[in-house]
Amino acid sequence: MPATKGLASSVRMRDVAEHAGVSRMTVSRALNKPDSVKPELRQRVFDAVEELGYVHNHLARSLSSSRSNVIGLVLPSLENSIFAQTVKGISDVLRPTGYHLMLAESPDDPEEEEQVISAFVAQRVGGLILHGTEHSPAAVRMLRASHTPVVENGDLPKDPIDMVVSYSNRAASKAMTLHLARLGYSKIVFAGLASNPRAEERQKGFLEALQEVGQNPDMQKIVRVSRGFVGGEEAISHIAAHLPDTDALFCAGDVLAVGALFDCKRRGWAVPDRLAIASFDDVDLVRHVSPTITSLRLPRYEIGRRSAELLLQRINSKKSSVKKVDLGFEIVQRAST
Amino acid sequence: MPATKGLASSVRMRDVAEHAGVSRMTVSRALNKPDSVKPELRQRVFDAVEELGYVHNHLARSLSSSRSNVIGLVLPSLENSIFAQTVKGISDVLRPTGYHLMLAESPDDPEEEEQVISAFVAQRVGGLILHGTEHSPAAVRMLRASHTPVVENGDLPKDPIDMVVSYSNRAASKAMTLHLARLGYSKIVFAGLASNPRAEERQKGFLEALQEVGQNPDMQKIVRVSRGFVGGEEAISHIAAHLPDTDALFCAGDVLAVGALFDCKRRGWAVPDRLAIASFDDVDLVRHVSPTITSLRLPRYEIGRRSAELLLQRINSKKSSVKKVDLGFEIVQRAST
DNA sequence: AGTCATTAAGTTACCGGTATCAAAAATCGG
DNA sequence: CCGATTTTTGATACCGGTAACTTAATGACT
Repeated sequence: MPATKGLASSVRMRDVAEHAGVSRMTVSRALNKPDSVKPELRQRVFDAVEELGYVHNHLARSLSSSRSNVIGLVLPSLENSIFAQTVKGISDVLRPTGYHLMLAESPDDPEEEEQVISAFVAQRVGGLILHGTEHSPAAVRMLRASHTPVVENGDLPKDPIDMVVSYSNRAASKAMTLHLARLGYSKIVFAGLASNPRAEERQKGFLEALQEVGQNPDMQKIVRVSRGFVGGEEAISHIAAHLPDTDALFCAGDVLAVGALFDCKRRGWAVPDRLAIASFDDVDLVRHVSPTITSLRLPRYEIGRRSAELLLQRINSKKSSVKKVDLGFEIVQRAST
Repeated sequence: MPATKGLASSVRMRDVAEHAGVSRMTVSRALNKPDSVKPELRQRVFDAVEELGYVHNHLARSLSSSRSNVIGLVLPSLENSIFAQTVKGISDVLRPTGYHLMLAESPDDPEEEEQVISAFVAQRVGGLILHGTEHSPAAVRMLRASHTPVVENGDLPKDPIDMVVSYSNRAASKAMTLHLARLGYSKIVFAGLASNPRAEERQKGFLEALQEVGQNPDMQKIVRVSRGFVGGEEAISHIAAHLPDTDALFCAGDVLAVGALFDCKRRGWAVPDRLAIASFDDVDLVRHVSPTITSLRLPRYEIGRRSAELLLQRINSKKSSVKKVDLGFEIVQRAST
């Protein structure tokens, strides 16, 4: 049972009001719409606030006004710093508006995500940004029923809850695979994490590309690996053991690709001559290893910006303007392919 | 002006009460202390909740009960995934208790931090975990006045706001420097970020260690570098240009160390023969590069756990039990030294 | 069966703000 | 200088819950 007894109590608005010799309402106005209060009183209120160390109670404010100044963000994990840019994009938009961003972590599991979403809805946040695009029916029902503006981020889902700002995992994956094919690689293997809806889309894109270049979309060419650098090592081990004639490895994640590269070095495999390596997500690291790794640059920062902008727009005017924004991606060709 | 008109409205507790044919109070009890309501009514309430899609309003709950079920966490940045473990530690403790973690990002700047803290206090969070240990006087005053339980994390400050769970940056830095000296390195250079209170402590520890081994604590041996891999390159460039007889580089950050290692490779400098490299913060990456990098393992996960535990303990009983926990550190000797 | 203790449900007031409307003060035109 | 209009301030109710207390129901025991 959560409980904070005698919460941050102390100074209330009525204390400020008494201290300044005005009514509570005047204090409220001085704080929220300063222009509607005469300069003299306004100053008296500010002085009293300062003197008493009053901090506005957003709880009460939100409750009575049915407004919130909090935007919630649900991310699958903080281990991966790829979300840092998205967070920055959101923050940059929110900061000048007086809204605050609150972040919660939730693994890629609809049940767990539902808990987190429920907590945010319980806080009556003004809007929600979800990285995941797969949600429990209860969560969707809850969000719809509460009319909470929502932006989904991780992919372009077929059936969005509300708004979407993203790139297409499938299209990006397909494009990279075609890029590899165009470079002349013909025995491409795809390595990805299991149990991640985004990873599955990437898989599909890979298979589609194979088909498009006239190859058999063979599931044998897909390796499921663990998270982290070891995942890359697993991919290389698998290739060495079962698919020795592979000439290119496409990793559905930057850390995987770097792990694979390190393992190639240990084995003395030349990259890209023995094996080319391409990665998903153009993080700093892939530009600093040697050889530098060909990668997909995703508009992480821009996704954050647009998500926040759409949310605010939607909050401030019921107009359900844009609903779906595809920000695309970009292939960055480097030394590893 | 932040504003969410017609917030997540819809179903209120009174609607549930009517639907179930009981009083609001019974609904409240059924939800919060199920045992105090007879099974039959309880079931009726649950059914009504389900049917109507009711989501508890934490705003109202917190307001009227003066309790919050939210713990706030302020981190300087999400770019660095070192905080992921701390977040996990906190979450693991909080999850079974019904508390929720809300995270906010704030650069290492007391003024900006104050804004964030103020927002959390305005939400009347039940407790706060701060990574920074340097705060604006106004922020400290606010936190003290509001009686918000606070845990500081990033270092062991001389004058804590409330509670502290951390390791000592200075002691860790000193220990690593002494370790390098013991290994026989005598021309050690320290590379760190500027404008970061933790980095400064690490610097002090470095200088103290030099003095202890009878060397002149020379500021020349300290290089200030940029964030990211490039910082490591800057350090190496500086050494090459100005301190060519350096035999060991101690980087106050793992990314710096890896950046330095990469640059050594480009230059054909053997590590550790030409230059030894040691890092602060034992992240995954330093175990996967070659050679593996000697590092300081910090109890990031444990810091999260203990912080959350202390906070809960403090929240549940005014007893101001433990105030300061030093969780120490560990030197992991690897191939780079 | 009657009295008292215990448990379950309901009533009322209030948490700390804001919306709304009414009252008071200031502004203004003739 | 007065009445009408506009601006500023105040009074009151209410946002959606819970605490504290009261009343009704259940049970225990002499």
